[in-house]
Amino acid sequence: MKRQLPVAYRDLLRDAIRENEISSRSAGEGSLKRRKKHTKSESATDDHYEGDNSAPSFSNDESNSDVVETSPVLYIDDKKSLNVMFREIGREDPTVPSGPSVELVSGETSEPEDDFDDDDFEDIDLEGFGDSSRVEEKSKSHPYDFSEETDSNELTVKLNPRESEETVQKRKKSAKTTISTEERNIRIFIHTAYLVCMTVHGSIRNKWCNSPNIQRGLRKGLSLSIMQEIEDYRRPAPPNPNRPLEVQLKTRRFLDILRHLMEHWRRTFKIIQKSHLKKRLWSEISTPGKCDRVSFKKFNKQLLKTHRGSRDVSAQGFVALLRSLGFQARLVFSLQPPDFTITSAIETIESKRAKSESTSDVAASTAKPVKRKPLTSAERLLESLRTGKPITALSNHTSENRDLSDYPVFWSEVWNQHSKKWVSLDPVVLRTIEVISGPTKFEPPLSDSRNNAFYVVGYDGKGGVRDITRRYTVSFNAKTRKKRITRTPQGNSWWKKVLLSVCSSTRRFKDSLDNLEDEEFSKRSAHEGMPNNVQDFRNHPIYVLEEHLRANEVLQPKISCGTLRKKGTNKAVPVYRRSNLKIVRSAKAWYMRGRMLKTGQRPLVIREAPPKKKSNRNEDNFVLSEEDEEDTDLRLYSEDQTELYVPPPVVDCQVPKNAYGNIDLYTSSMLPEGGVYVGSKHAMKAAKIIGVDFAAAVIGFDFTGGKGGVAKTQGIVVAKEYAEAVNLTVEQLEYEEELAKRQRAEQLALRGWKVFLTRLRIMDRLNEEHGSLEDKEREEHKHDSESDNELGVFGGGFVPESRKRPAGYEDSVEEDEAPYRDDQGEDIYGDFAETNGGFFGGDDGDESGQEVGGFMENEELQEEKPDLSEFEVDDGKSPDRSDDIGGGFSVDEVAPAKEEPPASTKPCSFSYNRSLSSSSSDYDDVSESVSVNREVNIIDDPRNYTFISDGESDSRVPPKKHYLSHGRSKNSPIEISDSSGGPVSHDMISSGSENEHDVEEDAGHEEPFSDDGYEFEYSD
DNA sequence: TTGACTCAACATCCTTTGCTACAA
DNA sequence: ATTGTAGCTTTGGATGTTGAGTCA
Repeated sequence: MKRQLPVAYRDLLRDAIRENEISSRSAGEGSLKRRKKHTKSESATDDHYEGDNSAPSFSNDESNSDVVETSPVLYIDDKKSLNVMFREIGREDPTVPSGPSVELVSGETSEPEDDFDDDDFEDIDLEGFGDSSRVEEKSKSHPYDFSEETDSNELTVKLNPRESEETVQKRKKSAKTTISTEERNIRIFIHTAYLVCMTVHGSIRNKWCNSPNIQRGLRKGLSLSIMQEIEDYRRPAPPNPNRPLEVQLKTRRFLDILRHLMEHWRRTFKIIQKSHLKKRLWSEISTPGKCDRVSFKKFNKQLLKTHRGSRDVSAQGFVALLRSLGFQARLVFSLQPPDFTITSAIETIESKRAKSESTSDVAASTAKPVKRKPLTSAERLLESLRTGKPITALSNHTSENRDLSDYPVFWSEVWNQHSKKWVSLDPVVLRTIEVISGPTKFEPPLSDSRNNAFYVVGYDGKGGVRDITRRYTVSFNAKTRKKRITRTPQGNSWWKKVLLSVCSSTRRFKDSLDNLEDEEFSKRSAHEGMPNNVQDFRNHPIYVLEEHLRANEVLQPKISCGTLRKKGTNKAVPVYRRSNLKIVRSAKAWYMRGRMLKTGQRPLVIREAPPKKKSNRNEDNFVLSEEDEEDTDLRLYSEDQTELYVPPPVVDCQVPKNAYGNIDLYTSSMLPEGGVYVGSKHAMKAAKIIGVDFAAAVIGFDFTGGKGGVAKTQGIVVAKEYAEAVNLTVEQLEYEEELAKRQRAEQLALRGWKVFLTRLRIMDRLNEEHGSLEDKEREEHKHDSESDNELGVFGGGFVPESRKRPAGYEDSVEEDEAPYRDDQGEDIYGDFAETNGGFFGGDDGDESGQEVGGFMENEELQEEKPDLSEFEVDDGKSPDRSDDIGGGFSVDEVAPAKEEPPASTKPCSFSYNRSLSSSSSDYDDVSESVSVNREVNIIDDPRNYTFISDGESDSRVPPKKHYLSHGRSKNSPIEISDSSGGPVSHDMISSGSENEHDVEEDAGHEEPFSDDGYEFEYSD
């Protein structure tokens, strides 16, 4: 059964996929095609995104197409790489159904609940609980939900019914607290999908901000005084010997302009209380968000005509305004993906905590703009005096958008060329200008459940995209880093690639501003200092505590760089630099990494070795135990105590081998001098054929066997001198294999045709002998166009007309005296006329027995027809592939026919056995067979092939040897039998009996074939 | 109120060189 | 009698991570 995508994620995924479809429509078909391919090629992990019944219909609704029409050119140059990125995120990453390469949803993608109560906290509360209840409802109605006994929405599947009640209780308890690995992976996937979507979303909005039309319109709205101020500022100052003062002066004027612009913006652009982007809890992912989709047209209208919009649009418009005045302005976007580090299963706890935290923690935090309790008028007055903000604005602010009054998601940065610093501006939410050096107003507290500065991305006017989170976080190393996907190396490189692929082609490389910014960031990192609690030292990139050392880590030199005073205990703990941390391994472990101990090294750590689990391989190991005891210590060394392993070179074309006759090749550096690695699977065979010395390369160990490790070999090492010869031989072997593969495919195709033709002929014959039947049948088929089509499919291109006789067919039929008699001369098909006719009328073990009669009635049978395309992609791993499909001819030589064939041809009869016992367990083992004595001419082909010619068509069949080699497998019913008393295969026997059985019990019988027959043939 | 600590439950890492039966 | 290979089975103990609960 396919795993289902939990209800909670379907909506987001659907959105992502829909976006992708939109993108593919607007940006060409490439990604659609890729998606298909991807889906097909992905492993089982992909399944839960493709749940059959859960698969929503991703039809493009009208509103979307509207967006598409007005959407601007995309920034993404390399959408393919995004697809790849998703896979590269790491093995824990569930593969992605499609690269969400484009995001066109506006930022306003949150819930429809706009009119909340006055109390902020209740709002969140209601939202959380309301949503979770909705999730419950959904999950209960879900067809694959097993959690009926439990009242929460987790999925519980009892695997072992014999489990004791206690364990079940324990399981339940634990299942309630943490999510499964699968769900964790899904969360990571959604997190990354969100990042991609939102990064692209930001780049689209950034591009919109560059629109000359919008910029012109916004500039027009500026007052004359501001324009004059800017002009003054721009006017080149007279040369001043006191330069530092000039910088300060310019900076002051620059900031003044910014302040005035902000005031202007606040006056002119009204924030309508539409929802804006915010972080969503996992329980809310399923909430069908009522999206206020903003097209470019709408964006244009909001900024230039109505001057009303969400605060996100407002911030974007402000960036456009700054750019219109020639400032280097960045659109800053703080992405709000759901937190993938949350692994708690019960979201209500989280939301509860979030609620409580937002009351207390936020208020206690250093950052100022917080959700507050309603202030009294006196307090408000005091507040306004303190902050210098007018009372009206404040009261407006708090009363109107209490829900929104936390932290911005979009804001702007302007480059101050005098002080060489970025100035952060938010005229919308925070209404602040800040040159950030320490803690910042822009960073929400970590406990904020709706907004976190985990991914802050800056989009500049030239299309450059940079991660500037470092500027807006105080404890990046200690806290923020751990919340980002970049906490792992794979995640880090993935995120870099995402950003790079969103960059415009001109901004792929760093410019001088970027370098200055990097310097600023590294300084800020250095100023962050040590964490003040134990938890933050965990996985800290700079500092480490001794108690957090892993088993194979050691501090050397052990010099502390400070102390941590643990809270509560008042104990000072030494803190070390992570750069002093060394990884230690045993000599063997180093060897596995291609390194050898330097001489005279003493172990950094001596540890008691773990008890050998398989020391009792033999009873007589008892003797060795003393030795073992001596050797219980595990000596561990650091990397700088080792050197690169130099294997013994190849001498006289003899490859050095280890005790097992192999050569260890765990790394490429372990290849001996004078040796060449040939990795082909045919390499060993090739070396044997040409008789040169070689050693199989051991590249690792396989532990799946359950008996410790088993060496995994792949390829060989040969002397340099023989490499070319071996490679040539390998090429030849590969060619031969390819050839054989093709031949097999061809052979199967021909078999299919043979059967088809035979059936046609038999049908025609029967129709001729029992004309009434034909009419009846045709009438049936008239109403059954489907089976006609299938006939065509099976025939490899025959249109239904093929039921008519092919040209020249009649003649050949008339030549045959008694073609449908078996060796005993019994007319085995005689009864078919009365039982509606046809060989394959039985329902192939499906036991429905309804479709008795007719040649092509059986649908299952036709599904199992040899499919030529399948052989195109045959990986060659299964040389007995044909046996999986089943079927083959038994070519019986018979007495010469009336007419003497040409010298090189031999007339024979052939018998066809077909087995449907495919490896697929979906079908019961099914066998069918036809024994047809039919005169054909076997022409010996000079290329060692045999042509079977029967008048109308020639079929090329490989020589008997070939058949026999394929008949090896148990499952293969193919065997050669001479009619002159040669061995008769089981299949022949069984096929005969089956046919008799058919004849006797065919009409409407539920079991057209005897079970005994199957067992006889296929029982293992 | 926060953070240190413990416990429980998983998840993940590290392990590091067949055996037997059967067909050709 | 010899040789080649398909099929077997899917470790398991130590270490690491996380959340819940308790306490100072």
